[in-house]
Amino acid sequence: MPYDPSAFPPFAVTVDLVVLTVRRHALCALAVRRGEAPFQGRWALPGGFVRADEDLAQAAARELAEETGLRAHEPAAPVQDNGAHLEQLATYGDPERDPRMRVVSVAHLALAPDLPAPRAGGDASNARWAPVEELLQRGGHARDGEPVAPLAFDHAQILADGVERARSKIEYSSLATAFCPSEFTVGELRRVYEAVWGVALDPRNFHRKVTGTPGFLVPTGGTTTRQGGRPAQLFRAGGATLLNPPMLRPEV
Amino acid sequence: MPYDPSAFPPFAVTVDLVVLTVRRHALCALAVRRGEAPFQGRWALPGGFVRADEDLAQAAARELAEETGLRAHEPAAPVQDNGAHLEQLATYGDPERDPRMRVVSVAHLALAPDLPAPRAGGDASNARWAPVEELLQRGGHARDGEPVAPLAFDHAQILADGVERARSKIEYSSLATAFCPSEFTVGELRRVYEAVWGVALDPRNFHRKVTGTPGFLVPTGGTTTRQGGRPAQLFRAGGATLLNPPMLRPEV
DNA sequence: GATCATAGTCGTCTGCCTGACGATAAACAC
DNA sequence: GTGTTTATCGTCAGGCAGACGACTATGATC
Repeated sequence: MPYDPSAFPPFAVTVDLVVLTVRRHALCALAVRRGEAPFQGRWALPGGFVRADEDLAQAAARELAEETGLRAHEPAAPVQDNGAHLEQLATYGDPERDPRMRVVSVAHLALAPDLPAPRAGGDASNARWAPVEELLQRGGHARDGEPVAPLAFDHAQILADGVERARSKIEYSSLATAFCPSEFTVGELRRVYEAVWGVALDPRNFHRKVTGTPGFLVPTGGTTTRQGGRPAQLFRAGGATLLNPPMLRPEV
Repeated sequence: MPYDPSAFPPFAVTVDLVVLTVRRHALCALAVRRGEAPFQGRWALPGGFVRADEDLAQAAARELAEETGLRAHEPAAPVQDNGAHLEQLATYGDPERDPRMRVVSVAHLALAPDLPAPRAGGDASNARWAPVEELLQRGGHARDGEPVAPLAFDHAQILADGVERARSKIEYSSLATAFCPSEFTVGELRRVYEAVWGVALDPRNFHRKVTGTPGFLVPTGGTTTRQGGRPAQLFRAGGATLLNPPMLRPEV
């Protein structure tokens, strides 16, 4: 296989973002409305071209900041401030995935706490948080009756892969805290798991598990009643990133 | 963020392969010797450009066949014949990773049973199976005393990521059978785990675990004494792809 | 052929973890 | 105060893994 550096087919390389958050007990993803063909007017994942002098992670962090204002954390750093967790998801390169040209998209997964409001270059009407189940159903209607077209390009597949990554990764890591504000209660963390997995968990067993795992949660000393009921202890994410043994999803 | 389809920086897109196998109780990776600059004469992972009309998985499968003669399995299909498991690993796109031009490499991970002999376009002297620990040590010397240079480009990082993926994935999936021939014994499967993880496992507990997991192993009825000792039952990989509960690596 | 080394297979026991669920505690709404 | 909500602590039984004993069936060696 002789090698000729000048004889390679040129590709466009983009990053697409699966930005997930938990709003009102539902796992939601950030979607932006496309302003041009192809798929004009349809919803898509945010993303854009990788610049000539930019690393893939840098490009993803830049796009994330442009779309949400969020800063990205360093990959291995614990979740501390209001930044988002950002990691590479997978790369999609079907020759037909973009009708205009050959585009390879390096999808990234971002997990963020509930945010005030999305912004897409300042235009809020062209960006929204939508429940992932609504974005993933093929056609059909949202809860408010508005008809929903499938996501543009292969973004439904990318979103599905990102959701599955998030669902599986909170099993064996402390990543679920990325969905929470810097201080949170055990109940709030449990509701994150319930929203991401779409199941109900036993509050008592969940409490035992997360408080019994060394390094997972660090009590701040404060309490809150923002969820109603008896005051709950506030915690911060601890240094542990891996949960061993993992917290397995209920079978079904 | 105005969009101009003609104004994107061109990238070269390649696939690089982390091909792993188990030889003589050691986890080994396929390495090829570079014939040209940069890194001329150094060992590298096999790989090549993605063609203009080719999917990423197709390109990886083609490179795998060119380098080893192996056919790749469909992602979700159980391991049956002597083909290899192939899956996307991660994508590497640092602007400086190739001094000649901007190259984004979509690395893939392949797991194969022990093979007769490597071939690199027919030239066996430029391809070899090397223990991953030898390829990953920075400089230093192989066991035969020959000095070893680090892998070319960022291939040490890619290899390390691929090894870690394999190590973690055999915990919760039946992927370890991809390292075995179509029929194998429990002891042979155990030696795969031991080589990949670099630990010793209790034969009795391992036997109980793998034979007790429904769908993991299917007895063929035959026996073999190719490992010496008492004849062992032969098994084939069952339909189950996920191990639940997983088989966790020993802590140490 | 007896003995030994090797590898495979079946059991036992103990401790840890989880799921199911009872009970109590501390806030707020009325 | 009563009821409602949420948090937190306990109890108990079953499942599973680690440690390890015992037995089996081969080939190798004397």
